Amino acid sequence: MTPELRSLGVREIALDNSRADILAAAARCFMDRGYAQTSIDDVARSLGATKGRIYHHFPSKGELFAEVFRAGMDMNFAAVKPLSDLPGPALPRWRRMAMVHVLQMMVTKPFQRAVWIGVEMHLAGATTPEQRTVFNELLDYRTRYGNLFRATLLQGRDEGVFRFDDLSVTNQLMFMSLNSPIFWYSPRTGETRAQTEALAARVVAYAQGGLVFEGERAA
Amino acid sequence: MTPELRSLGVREIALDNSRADILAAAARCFMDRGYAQTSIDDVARSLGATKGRIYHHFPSKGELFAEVFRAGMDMNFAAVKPLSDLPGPALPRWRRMAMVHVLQMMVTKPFQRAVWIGVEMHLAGATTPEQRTVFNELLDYRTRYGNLFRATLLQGRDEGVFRFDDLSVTNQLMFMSLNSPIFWYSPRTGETRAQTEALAARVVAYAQGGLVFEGERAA
DNA sequence: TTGACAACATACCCGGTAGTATGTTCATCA
DNA sequence: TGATGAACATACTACCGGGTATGTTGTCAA
Repeated sequence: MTPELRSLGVREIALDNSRADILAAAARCFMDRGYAQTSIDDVARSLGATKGRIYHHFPSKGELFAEVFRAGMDMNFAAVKPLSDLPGPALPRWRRMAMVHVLQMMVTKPFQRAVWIGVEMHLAGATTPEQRTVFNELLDYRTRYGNLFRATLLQGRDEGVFRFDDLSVTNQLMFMSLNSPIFWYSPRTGETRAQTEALAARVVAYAQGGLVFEGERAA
Repeated sequence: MTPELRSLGVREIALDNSRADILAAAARCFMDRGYAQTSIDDVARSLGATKGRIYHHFPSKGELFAEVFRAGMDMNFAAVKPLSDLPGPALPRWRRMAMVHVLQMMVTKPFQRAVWIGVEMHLAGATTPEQRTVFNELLDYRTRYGNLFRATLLQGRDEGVFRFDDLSVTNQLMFMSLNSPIFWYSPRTGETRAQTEALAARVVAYAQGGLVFEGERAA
């Protein structure tokens, strides 16, 4: 039996748990204070640990952030990709995709905020050209995710359920609506799953309204 | 004639121009790199100057940012407040307010991005309690601006042209749509005023669609 | 003409932070 | 059972950036 195929021992599981804990703590710090304002010591302190632990698992602050970004996008892809592959008319598929996406924004908010911060940082501090390459890869990842929705939007326009002229602008507007919970949503104490979903449904309904509205009639 | 009532001499005008130039340059830097990542030297360098010039006009980095924030909000208030005071049915007034607001987001984008960054920074670095006071005042300013729209939203619901249950959530969704150009809009080379307004109209139409949509029917 | 001050530039200090180098502990395995 | 290395903690360095202290130059007023 090769080492690669052997099942994970307690050692490996503990390692993965430690990594995952660091990622979650880092996501929360990045959400609270932004990238530049967050120090490695901040992340370590929020874990009751020190720098040594962080740098044992991640080579640099930039790489730690990149991993948080990837984790967030991985979760989005895992949730939405299966739905986007389904056949059938555009509108019900779009509604399911949008609903799952919004719920992701709410439930994994720290990671999604980190993704947002990453997109906003396009031309920021990445001094090293290799860091630049990593960053472009992350943005590509994000673009590919966006394309899942673009295809359904186009199909919906063909089917007459969506009305828009400029796909890029519409895509921006739609994502801005669907992503907005990462800025204003905060779970109520003792919030039930049904309440969370009701709120998400409101967001989806708003975005759908923007997509189907005839628009531009004079007031 | 008291000195206060005397008209401005060249000296005073030059002073104001210098301040305005610094504010514009700072807004652009804050937009490009965020607050923490922007150094005073960055702002100075973009003006072909040095720190001395900045600190001659502004006591600190935080105060410089606060002034950029205020300038952005001042422009918004000047543009929208007169419209919000007009009588009559909600929908046409909302459309005019929204249109002017969106155009503000596009034309004064660096300042509006700074306002956004400021809102996002609520619990960040403001160590001094007095800095805290300044910050709360800025957020109040922003809230008062938001209230201009809330009133019209409520009137519109009463008149049956808008449909929503939760005012806060709807307000967040609406502003997220109307503000979104600060993230994706960039003027085309040689863009005419008509083209700019056409784009703004698309944004307004999307937001209006979200406000009038019945929503929540099963797919 | 001169002195006073505004409007900067230059030179410097210092705290915070990314990254490193070096312990220390504990589990695992030969 | 002792050696080895993973998983950290501790101690340290280097640098960047906010803020200050001190020049320097041009303008205006008396």
